[in-house]
Amino acid sequence: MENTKELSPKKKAIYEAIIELFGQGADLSTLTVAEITSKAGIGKGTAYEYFSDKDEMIAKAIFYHVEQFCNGLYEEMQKENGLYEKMMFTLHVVEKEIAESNCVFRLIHAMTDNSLLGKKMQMLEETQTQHGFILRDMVRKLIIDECGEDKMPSEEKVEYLIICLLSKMVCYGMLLKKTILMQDKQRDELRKTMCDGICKEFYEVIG
Amino acid sequence: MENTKELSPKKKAIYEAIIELFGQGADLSTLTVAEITSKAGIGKGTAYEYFSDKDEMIAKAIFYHVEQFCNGLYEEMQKENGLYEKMMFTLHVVEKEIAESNCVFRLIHAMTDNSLLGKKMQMLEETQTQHGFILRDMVRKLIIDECGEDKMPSEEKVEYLIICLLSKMVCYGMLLKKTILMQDKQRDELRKTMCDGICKEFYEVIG
Amino acid sequence: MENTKELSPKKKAIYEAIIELFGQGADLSTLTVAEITSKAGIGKGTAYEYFSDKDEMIAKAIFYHVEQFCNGLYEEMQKENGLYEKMMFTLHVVEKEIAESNCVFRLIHAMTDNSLLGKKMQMLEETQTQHGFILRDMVRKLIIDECGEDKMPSEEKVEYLIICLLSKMVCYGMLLKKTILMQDKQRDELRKTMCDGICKEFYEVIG
Amino acid sequence: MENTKELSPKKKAIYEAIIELFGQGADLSTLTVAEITSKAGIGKGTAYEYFSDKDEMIAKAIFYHVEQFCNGLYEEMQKENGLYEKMMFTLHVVEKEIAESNCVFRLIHAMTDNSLLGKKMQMLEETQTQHGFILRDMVRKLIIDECGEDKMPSEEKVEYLIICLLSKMVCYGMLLKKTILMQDKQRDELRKTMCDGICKEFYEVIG
DNA sequence: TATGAATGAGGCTTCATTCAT
DNA sequence: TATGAATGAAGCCTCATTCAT
Repeated sequence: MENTKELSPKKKAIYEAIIELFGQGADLSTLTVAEITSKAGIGKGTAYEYFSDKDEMIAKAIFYHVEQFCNGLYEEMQKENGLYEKMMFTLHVVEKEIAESNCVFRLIHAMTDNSLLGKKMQMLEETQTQHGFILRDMVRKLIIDECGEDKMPSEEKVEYLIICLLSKMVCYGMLLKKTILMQDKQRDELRKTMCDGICKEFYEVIG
Repeated sequence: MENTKELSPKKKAIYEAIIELFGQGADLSTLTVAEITSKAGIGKGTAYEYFSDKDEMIAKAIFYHVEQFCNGLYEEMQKENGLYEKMMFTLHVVEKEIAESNCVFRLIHAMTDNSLLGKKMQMLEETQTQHGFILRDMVRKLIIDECGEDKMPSEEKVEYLIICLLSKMVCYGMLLKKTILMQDKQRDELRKTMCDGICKEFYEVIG
Repeated sequence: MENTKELSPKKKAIYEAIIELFGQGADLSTLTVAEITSKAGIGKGTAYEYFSDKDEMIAKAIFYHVEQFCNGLYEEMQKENGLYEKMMFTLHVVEKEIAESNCVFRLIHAMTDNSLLGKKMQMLEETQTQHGFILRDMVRKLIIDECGEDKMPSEEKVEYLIICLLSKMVCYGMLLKKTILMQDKQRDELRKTMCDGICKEFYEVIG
Repeated sequence: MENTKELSPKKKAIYEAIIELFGQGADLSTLTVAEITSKAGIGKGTAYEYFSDKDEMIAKAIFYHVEQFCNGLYEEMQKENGLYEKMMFTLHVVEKEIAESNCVFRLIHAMTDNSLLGKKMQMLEETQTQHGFILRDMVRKLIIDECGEDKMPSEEKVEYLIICLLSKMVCYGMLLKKTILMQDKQRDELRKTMCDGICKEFYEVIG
């Protein structure tokens, strides 16, 4: 993906417009170019100077946003010590997101989806070979950090762990949605349970 | 949802056409009425004798299919003894599905989605209150069967378990996708690992 | 037009359904066969046993209704003595109609229209040569009655009078619409003014 | 209504296309967008850049045309002296219109109609409060001109006169339709009779 | 480079009419 | 004779994309 620093202002405006609309609850598959460019404050034709079609705009915008989000999350996470604390922090972020706009959670969903977003995902899978699947990448770094570079488990185990951690986070999100009104105390309890579960699974796998 | 036995032939034709198209990789959000009715072998107008609009056709078709699938899976599962065997059987089915058309997996995704399918899901959530969310329902029954009615864990634990089991299945599906070409032996190994993990988690939670 | 006594029950049901729907404010040009037959309590196909198409149903229904209305009005009018009293009575009926559903007024409009109802009017003009324009016919009889058969004015004068009387009635209807809320006393005054005007014009023409 | 001078060329093309089609005998309620835009020489989608839907196109086109027609008629009429001459002139124009395309007469009908044109009329009635019902407005000006501003009759009388004059004109149009083939001499006679009748009524009312 | 007016393919939906029962 | 399920032509409208300015 292009370097953020070199991102042209028009491209950035388009990305941010899409993310904003998405955050406001818009369905990615019914988003229109008119909405996007209008929100971005540019002409409709201009968008086509930077992207070949609508799908590319949306897919790249998603990618850009997830990248931003993951980078930020990873950086913040570094301030925490140990997997447990890091996961606690992550779940806090997930929780806030869901409470606010459910946006990142829906993004994860969109990116996990291998068929609904059609062409958009094809493009993502293409770029994936270049840069890695940004979300998985972050989790992978998390795992490596925890193990230390000298004690790296086999690639298969890493792959398995990535999926397990991701599915646990999704799991937490789903539970939150189900019990959206539950009290702070209960939520604290649940968060701890989740992190315990995640850590237990992690240490069992890496032995 | 309507009784399957009383399903009119035209409705059934429409449901099956949608599922077939979906199975062939069609994107639910870009499916056209023309495609559906053509595949169903009926006139375009006929579809509107049975459904009020396109979204209703698709949502009910999905629901119908998941219902059919879950009923069938649950029934078959009863022939197996114990959670481990049942999960092994389930993972086999998941595996076959993914190898074939990825269809049920995508259905789970579609049904889990809380925003992309828009109105369709609103309708599903409405019926959910009447019949239970078919997929969760099946998992719930599975849990109850395993515990025995006299040893039922608290509702919170059941809720947590449902999510954990579902997330493990999704987890398995994702791993398979990543390693789609891996050999039978490895796949057998992975399946066992997953089932072990599921059972371990299960018994830890219900104590 | 067919003799009312020989009108088949199905035909009558269709006529009455259309008139009822029209009375409820339906737009004749957007009325559907489904609505009509449903209201008439018969099958959709049955309507096509009696009429060649939808337009024929509507045109004949209008014709039938106007015929009924005019016959009834003319009969009732005979109980009154002299043009002035007859016109007073007629305006009372017009007034009631407008207050209730505006239906007959709209029918007059529909029948006067030479282009909006398209084919329907072509059919009416066709029958017109056989039976006379039912509304004009009634006014013509009114004029003849008033003059006495021995003192009949020239055909041209009759023609002119017909139009003048009709235009005065329409005029009264329009005024009522404009002043829909005016008090009974004012309305009585207006009615008298109108009748005076009609009579004055009438006697001036026939000399 | 928008200022004629500022009317965009596309809007004007659409208005003129509709009026032309109407003049050719098309039924307003069955006019299609495809016909309109094709006649206007623009793309179908373009029409929707300027109007929110088909009904708006037609209603505004009618309004535009009546406005143009009334403005022109009133201006020409000013060259004539006195009510009688003005009415003679007007009837001449009406006559020509009916002989040519019957267009304005049908427009009057369409604008008088309070139910058939549905939404279109709602829009017209809305603008009516801003600009006055263009046709009535013209007649009103005619009346004021004739009385002189210092001798204005009561508003009620003006209202009554407007309706009377309009209904007489309609009356004349109807007579022409009935006797479309009558000779020039007869028509001249009738026109005079009508104008006499109109003037007599006028002076009786204003006293 | 930036624009947005113009386009037209294509989608959804309605409904008059037919025809097998 | 009566029916109403089935049909598909046809209409309205949207919106991704282009291109002249």
